[in-house]
Amino acid sequence: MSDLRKKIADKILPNLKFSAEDLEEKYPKRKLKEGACVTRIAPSPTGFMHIGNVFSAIINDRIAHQSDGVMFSRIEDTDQKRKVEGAVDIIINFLNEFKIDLDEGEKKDGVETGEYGPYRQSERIEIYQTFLKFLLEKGEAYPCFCSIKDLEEMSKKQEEEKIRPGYRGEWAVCRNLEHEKIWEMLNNGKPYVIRFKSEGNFENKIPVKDLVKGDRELSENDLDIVIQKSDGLPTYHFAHVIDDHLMRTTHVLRADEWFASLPIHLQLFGALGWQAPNYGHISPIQKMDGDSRRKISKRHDPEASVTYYDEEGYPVDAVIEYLLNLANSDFEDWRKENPKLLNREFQLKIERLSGSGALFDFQKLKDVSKEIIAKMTAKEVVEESLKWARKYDLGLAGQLENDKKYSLQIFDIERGGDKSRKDIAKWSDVLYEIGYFFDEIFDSAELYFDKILSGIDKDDQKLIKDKFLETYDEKDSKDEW
RNA sequence: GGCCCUAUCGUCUAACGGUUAGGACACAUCCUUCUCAAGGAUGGAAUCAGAGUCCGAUUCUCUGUAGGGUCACCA
Repeated sequence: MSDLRKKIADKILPNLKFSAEDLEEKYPKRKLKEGACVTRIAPSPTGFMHIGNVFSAIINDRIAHQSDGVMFSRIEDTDQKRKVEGAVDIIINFLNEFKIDLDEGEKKDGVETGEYGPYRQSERIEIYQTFLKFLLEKGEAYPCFCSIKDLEEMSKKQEEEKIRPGYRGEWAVCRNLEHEKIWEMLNNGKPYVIRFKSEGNFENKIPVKDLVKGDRELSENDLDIVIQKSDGLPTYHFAHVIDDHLMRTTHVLRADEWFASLPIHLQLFGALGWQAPNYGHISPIQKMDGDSRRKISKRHDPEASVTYYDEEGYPVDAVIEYLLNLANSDFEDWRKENPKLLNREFQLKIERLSGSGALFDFQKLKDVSKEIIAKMTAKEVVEESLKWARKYDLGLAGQLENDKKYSLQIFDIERGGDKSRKDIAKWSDVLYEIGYFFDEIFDSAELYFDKILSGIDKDDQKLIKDKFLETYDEKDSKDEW
């Protein structure tokens, strides 16, 4: 009987290069000082960087480095359908732009640093297979030949009978297949996935420790979850457990949506005989939608994408400091006391993260941004706004470049000291704020009326404009004016 | 629907079981002012509801309500 089980495991995964022991040895426990945290960010290359990814990256970065630990990135590219060409570069660029201090992982041009790689899941298949075979041999995993259609029918039936849905217990038809039957189907080339054989009982509560939420209880997992898909790639759950074990992650700080699957992960760590890392689940950033709030979503909200902040021209540090403040609200007090320190010096505390999702507040972002820009020198402001304008507003860029000395003087007005002017929150404001210094822009700038008289309807705007022009004389002295 | 999480000014939040419930943003008023800003001063503004424990509850317990998350061969 168990001979056949071994034969099946060999059939499914022949010729493996390593044993589990090899891998344990290849990726030894890290030699770090007591209390050092190893954290990671694990983005999927979908071509889209969510502001929540940046939030999470900043938190992971700070927690690792303020404890003299290590932070790495791992590309989670096991979903072939969502994979987008060039997406890894997009991720790397944004991590760089937001000054995320990566010690290990993929850097520019596909080059990796670090001893715990490869750092792309698609290149770690053999590692996953090693442990998959281990579970298969132990009888804690099994091939499942159910088709998508079979599964749909099952959940439909479960719904009709008002039973908690899922591939579980007696519903898990493949879990008790005769070995002979499995052998036969395998030889017939029938497609299959590998499932984990769960011994969990949903009625049992297990205590979980969450660095953000505190001590909580969750139900044991009783679902036979898929750990390897029919394309041979692992699912998130399986890859996470193996990767974070072998990469010796000590603190998994990830999005809140994973909290519910914690029992699955704990169960897998147990089955593999490993100690689970510490977990902390970060609540999503939300926004107001009508009179209810919801997670900022990439489909509906432009501000979900990090590119939005670049387009609008928010300085990177403004976004970072805003997010830091969202993470730990005492950041702003610290900032007030330490106006000159780098925000990296701030000691972030995971337990001070909010347990519920925070609403993204643009007003506050703008304020943070104004403070940051007010602290810049005129030279920096010219450079930064020019950098933005070259990308998004060539007309403005031309004017700024035309007479750099003049530009410098404009931005030098009332700049510096405690009462430095705070009129610019983002580089796209520059046009409105200083456009009138440039005749070419000003003359053609109908947009000023829209801006200054916003909230007033078009007809009234015209009326005000006409009345003004009636009495306006360019030659008036300032007193007459 | 099951399970889980969360609940303090409009927003982000602070408060060993004992505070006139604090701060920041936003808002309002006033001052300053050749414009726009900036700055200064002042102000309004909150413990979801109901029970219980306690001398005392924003804090602990229960119930309700509301919002969020999750229930894939996606991560």
